[in-house]
Amino acid sequence: MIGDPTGRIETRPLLSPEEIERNLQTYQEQAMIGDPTGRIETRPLLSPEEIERNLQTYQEQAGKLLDLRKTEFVRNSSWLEKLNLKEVIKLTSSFTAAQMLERKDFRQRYQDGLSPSLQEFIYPLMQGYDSVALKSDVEVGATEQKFNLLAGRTVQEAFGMKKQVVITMPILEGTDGKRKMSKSFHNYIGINEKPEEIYGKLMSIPDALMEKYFSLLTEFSGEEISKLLKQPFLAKKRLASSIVQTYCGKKEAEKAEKHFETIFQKKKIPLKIPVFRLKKEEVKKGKIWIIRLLDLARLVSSHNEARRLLRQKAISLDGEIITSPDLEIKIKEGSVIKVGKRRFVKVKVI
RNA sequence: GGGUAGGUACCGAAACGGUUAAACGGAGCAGACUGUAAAUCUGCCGGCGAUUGCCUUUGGAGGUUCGAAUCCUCCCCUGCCCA
Repeated sequence: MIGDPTGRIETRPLLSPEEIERNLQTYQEQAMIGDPTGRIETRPLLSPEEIERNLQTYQEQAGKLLDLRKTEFVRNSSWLEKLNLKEVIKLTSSFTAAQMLERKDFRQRYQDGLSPSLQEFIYPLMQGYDSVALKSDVEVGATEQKFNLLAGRTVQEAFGMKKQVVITMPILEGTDGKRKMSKSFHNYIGINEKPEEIYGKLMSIPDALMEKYFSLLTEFSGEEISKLLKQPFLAKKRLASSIVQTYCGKKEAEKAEKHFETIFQKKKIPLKIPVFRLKKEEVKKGKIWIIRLLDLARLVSSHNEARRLLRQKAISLDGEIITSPDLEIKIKEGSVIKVGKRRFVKVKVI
């Protein structure tokens, strides 16, 4: 199996081909994971160190789903770099220009008068060659990768190999419900985020997306899903907890659910609140300027933002809404500051 | 290399030489309503210990001007067209 560490993967979108990969593993198949982001545009070149670092985070995250003992990570540079001109020619001759233009986004841009660069044509070829080098039997990817996945078959054939099986799966929309889940769209749920975060983000997806999430990310049957969907709120909670369970375990899922219920349903203060250590020197006569405090606790990115939030009644101290930007607040050990609906900090003077 | 159109805040996109920290839309944030959903409404959306004040911004560097995102020069970058 290969990942794509050039993609600067810090956080893997929730569920991707790994899910299928996990199932394949059960059958001891050798499979390959292609670039799931489907970016064709030129990527910034990364240093080998960066790639290794990305690979490592990738492994950690993949490990949440895959049995790493049965998983081998390989670097396609180890064969792509050795390609000589003869082989490159052979690769390129396995495709005609017309075939390349069959790819929807190429064709689209071509028609729009924006011709794809030749470099972009190389990409599917290289990915196809990966399949040759790996002698892959199965390659999994999102539907947007279909062309590249199929290119693997073509290339394998050109190299006299048995053609791989290709499995595609639908693209998962992100939390905005519109665009595909992607880090660059800020609509993703990271597989390695805190359980409460994952749970919370899942609760915030549009209802219309629930069914897809259920079918792609959980193992509920179609029948169970449609039954669940009759009660949207409960269904969503079920969805959230079952996904958190998959990635973080049962205990965490329960905690996350409780956390959610406490904060949003009961509107109470959560049990676990991050502690902000306030230096003694900052406190004068037991008091500190509210904006200074918010700033120090990094609850705001600027004093202006603090003022804004104050004006908008978004900040409270121990349950009392504060609006005055000039307030010198009396600081007590264990005071809880709340910003917006979901950001809490407990103050500890040190 | 030649021609041409451009480079404005997170993104898209406006802006007679003054009333422009810069319209508008999207994203985002906050509040109301709620199921942290959708829809809707309201406000905010450069910085500053700041009631009408100051500072830094419209690719970069200079210049003209009382005054420039807006005019001039040079440079850098990008798209398209031609070779």
